[in-house]
Amino acid sequence: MEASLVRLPERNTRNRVTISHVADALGLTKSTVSRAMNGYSDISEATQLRVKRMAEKMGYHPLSHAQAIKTGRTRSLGLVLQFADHDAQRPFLAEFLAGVSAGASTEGWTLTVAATDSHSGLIETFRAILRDGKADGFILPRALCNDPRVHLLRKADVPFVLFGRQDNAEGCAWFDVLGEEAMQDAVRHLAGLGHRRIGFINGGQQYAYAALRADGFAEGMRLCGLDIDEGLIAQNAVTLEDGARAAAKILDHANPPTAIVCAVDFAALGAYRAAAERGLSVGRDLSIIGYDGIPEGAFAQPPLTTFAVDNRAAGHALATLLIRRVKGEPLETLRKTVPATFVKRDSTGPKSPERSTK
Amino acid sequence: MEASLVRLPERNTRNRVTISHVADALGLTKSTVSRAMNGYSDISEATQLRVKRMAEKMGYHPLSHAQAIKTGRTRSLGLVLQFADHDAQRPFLAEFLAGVSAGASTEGWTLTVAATDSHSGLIETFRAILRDGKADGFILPRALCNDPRVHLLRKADVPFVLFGRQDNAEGCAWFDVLGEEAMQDAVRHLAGLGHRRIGFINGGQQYAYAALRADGFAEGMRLCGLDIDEGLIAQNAVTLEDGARAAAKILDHANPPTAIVCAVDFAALGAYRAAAERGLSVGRDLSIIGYDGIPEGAFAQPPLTTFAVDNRAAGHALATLLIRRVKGEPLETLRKTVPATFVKRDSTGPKSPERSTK
DNA sequence: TCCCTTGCCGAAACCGGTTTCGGTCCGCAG
DNA sequence: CTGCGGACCGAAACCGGTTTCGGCAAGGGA
Repeated sequence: MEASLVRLPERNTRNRVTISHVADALGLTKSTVSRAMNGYSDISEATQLRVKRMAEKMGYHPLSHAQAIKTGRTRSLGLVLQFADHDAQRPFLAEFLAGVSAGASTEGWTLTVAATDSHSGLIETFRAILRDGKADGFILPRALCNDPRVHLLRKADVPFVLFGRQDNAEGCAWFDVLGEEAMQDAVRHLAGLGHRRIGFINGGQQYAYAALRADGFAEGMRLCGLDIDEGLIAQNAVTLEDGARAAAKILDHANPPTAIVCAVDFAALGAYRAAAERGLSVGRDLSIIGYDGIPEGAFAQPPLTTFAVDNRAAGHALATLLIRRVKGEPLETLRKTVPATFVKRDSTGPKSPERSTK
Repeated sequence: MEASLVRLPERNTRNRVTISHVADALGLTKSTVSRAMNGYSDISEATQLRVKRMAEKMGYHPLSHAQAIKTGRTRSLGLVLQFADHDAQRPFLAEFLAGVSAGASTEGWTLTVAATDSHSGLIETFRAILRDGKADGFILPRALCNDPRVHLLRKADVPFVLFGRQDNAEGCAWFDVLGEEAMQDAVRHLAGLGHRRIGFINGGQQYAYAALRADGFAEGMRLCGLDIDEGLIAQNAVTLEDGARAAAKILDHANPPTAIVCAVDFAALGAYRAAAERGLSVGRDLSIIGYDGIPEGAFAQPPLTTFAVDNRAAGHALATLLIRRVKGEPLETLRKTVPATFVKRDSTGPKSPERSTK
């Protein structure tokens, strides 16, 4: 009769209001109350109202895991974090989490998060959560080009939403910020300041956003009638160090640019360093423009002109989208994009005439 | 018969291995299998082994929410984050979360997190999670002096563990880093370098750690036979700006110190700024020592001498402790402390003779 | 030999919901 | 007046576990 450990006290009988209590109070049966609460049409409007009022009054909240045993759903969103990535994820995380959790809780849902280091553990983590029914769907941050998580969930027929887009949109709902539009506007902004030789430092190519932002940059150049010099383009810069290296390469070009567009703020800050090492004053000799809106950008010298992304809003939107997805709304209505917001600070300025004579 | 939305497909019948399957395969009943899995002593050793083997072989994993309906427990840890706080929480968060989630998942538990902005929403969030039975216990990061969360959970008789200690230890399990020991060692380190006038910038007084670290500093001064000048002590510095202000006050003292101990790294970096504004070279004219081990410290000029806290390990430990707490282990065995690790870098150096003549 | 433990397991109730299947009442056409 | 189809709700099964209670057989003491 004894378990190996101490016998645990019952916790569920803690004077909880159950569906039976509500039913008794109204002289109805559990089944009627259940269907009324769930809005079934075979319960009259009048009864539905009566039931919902009484439930409210008595403080009845259906136990999600009691429902889950039959429905298989527990009203919780899954979020699997990967920490093997570069540090860029850190400032991002807090805001994002706040948004997701806020979005979930306003709908009465909760968030279960898991983290993995290893790349292999990733899929295993998803499987474990699904096996235990701990999440009804997943939010996938940082969409990759050919995302293994998408393959897994698509095959398992589990709802998910991406932060970022996906070429093969089958089964994909998403929320994304229009990085391509931002890159295009960045070029326009610089061209408007008189810059004609403009470099581009892209982010990690494994990410879905990289190709988009590259396209945006190219489109901007085309619209402004500017030529793209492949020597002024770098890839895969996601950290400050990456950015410094990439900018160094670009600035050491025989015919260097007077401005650089960066797909990632950290890379932009790295470009600051490369500029300093070459005696270039950012904002005067060299204009730099970033993307992300990390707090460090505002404190940099000079403050970084950038396109800010509201990660909290993104998290909120993703939570809402996923909930609607789990509820069965059609995919087409669950794809949203918003523009980044341009933040003009002091790292971009008119092309300096001295350097142009070079 | 129709729900308001689209009828959702059943998900639970997805060829899941249930306890009945295992029972049938062994010619036993559900109840026997259940008790065998849970290690009840009224099931023979032999049968327990048979059952567990078969469960393993068939891939049987009990559904936590099916268990929960009777036991009230779902094998999940709760974590409620507050974002109204200062930004200092950010670098902390990712590592901590990784640790908690790793600790939970190695035990087969999961983590449900929620976030609140408002101070009032905090308690409400706890209540909602408890009401829905979404967590069996809570991890409380950043213990406050008279923590309202502790009051709530103590009264509700819900298990919890603190990151930080608590004066009234009733019902409290915790994990903490010995900040007082670090402060004491900081003074010793500086005294060993010849410093005799040492300032102290403390962190937020609402936090439980503040008093401890202040004590540690005082004890260190006493042990080294140094006098404490109240004019060289400041409180409530948790951000860089706070630290700059506090350090300014201390450095503008008629008889300024040659070294400052900071209870928080951010404050230490603020002290850098104040020092620079007064033409003092950190590490030569003024020694500064911090606590936390934030990444920014390593990149500061000069790199910051500090006491590093392993937040990932802390998260891991807290998860493990909470699980044991929920399982019913006695409180006394669930209080752990570890020392911070001293990281000697370049912001501390021997007392410069020039300044001492002043 | 008989009775009483003790060890071990089965039968059935139970947890808090959802869902299937009827059954009653009513209005209305035949 | 009868038959019939909705509208609306109750009865009972069910979901996947846990727990209570009791039964049976083996073993030990009197």
